[in-house]
Amino acid sequence: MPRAGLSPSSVVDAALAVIDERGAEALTLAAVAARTGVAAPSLYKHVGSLADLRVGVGVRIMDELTGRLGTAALGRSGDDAVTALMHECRAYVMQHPARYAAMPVDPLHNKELAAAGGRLLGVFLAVLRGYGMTETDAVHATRCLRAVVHGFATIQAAGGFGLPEDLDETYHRLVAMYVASLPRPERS
Amino acid sequence: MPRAGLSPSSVVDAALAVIDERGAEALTLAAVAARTGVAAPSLYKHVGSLADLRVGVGVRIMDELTGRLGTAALGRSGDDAVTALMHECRAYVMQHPARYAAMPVDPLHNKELAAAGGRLLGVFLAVLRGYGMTETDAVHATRCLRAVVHGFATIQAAGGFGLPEDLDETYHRLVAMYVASLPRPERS
DNA sequence: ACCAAAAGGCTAATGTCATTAGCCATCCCT
DNA sequence: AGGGATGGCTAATGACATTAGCCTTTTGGT
Repeated sequence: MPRAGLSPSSVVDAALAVIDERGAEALTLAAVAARTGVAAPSLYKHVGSLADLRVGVGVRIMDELTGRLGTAALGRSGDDAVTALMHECRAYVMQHPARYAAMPVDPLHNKELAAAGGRLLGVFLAVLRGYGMTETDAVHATRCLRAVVHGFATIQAAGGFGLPEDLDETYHRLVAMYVASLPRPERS
Repeated sequence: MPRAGLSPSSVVDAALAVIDERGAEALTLAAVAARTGVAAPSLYKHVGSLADLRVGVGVRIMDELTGRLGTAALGRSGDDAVTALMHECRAYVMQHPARYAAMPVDPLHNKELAAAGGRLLGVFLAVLRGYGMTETDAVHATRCLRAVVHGFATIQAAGGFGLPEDLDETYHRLVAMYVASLPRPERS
């Protein structure tokens, strides 16, 4: 009975692989167990439950996205930064559609997910801060941004749009619409 | 062994009741069977499978929404009509959050769902037609509208926003942002 | 090096669910 | 009355999550 060398983190790795290969709904302890070469109950030594694993996966995905967004926004500000963030979001979704679909929509119901969501939100808030909005306006602007990006991403990740050829154009218009709704950024 | 008087439609009714009471994830043949006072396998006399039932539920929900939107848009045109549609969408989601969550995001993968989706889309297209856009522009505008409404609705239905008190305000801003992105409607 | 305990695997068992097969009662039409 | 369609039922199967209890490997302290 040699050890498989698993850890909570490597189980999440395997879960992500399952999601990437077979879709978000295919995430099952049995599938992860098969992929890690272990019996299903053994996974309970590393994760509390399937729901738990989903949380871990969600955190991992959100943090991955947060990292990419941070990089994308580096050295930019104002409309430029907002545009970069929105396009990076879409790039992520196109690259990992199943991961995006696996992201929980209700991160607030779990402490770890809420924390990861907060980190993600932080990137957006940091960029919007440059517009010199009031706190209230920034909250509304962030929510709108989230709705726009999430709506488009969800529909696209699920293959909910028909003609896929000019989706880029649609997204550009969506980004332009959002950017146009922001106040002109403060000039230094 | 008295008859229960079920029909495909009444099974969908029961499914909607389950969804309303216990959430979209709680839709299970066992739950529907319990609610209709019938053994689970008996449901197969009326629906082909759980996936089938989900399709029926999705169609019902989309058509219900389509009906409400049609009514909301009656006698209106241009920005007024778009605003009314968007607010009616949100009103529906607030009234039946679980139903909205039960709506499939990928209606294209099924003929019946695609048809219902087409009917829903028709209402939006009809309203946008008044703006005298090219066909291409109308497609982009519809997609953007869908992304905006769906994004907000999804997040709200899942309880994904924090402070719920000024969500109305956020949505108003979102609607205003969208309306502002449309060309000025043609005057008669 | 030793040894106890912690850690990580395993098999067996349970419960929930969808789904299929095969049986029987009820209903409707003639 | 009677025969087929219709709609229920029970029993069985198979996927899955989860729990319990066992056994081996690893590891930390001496």
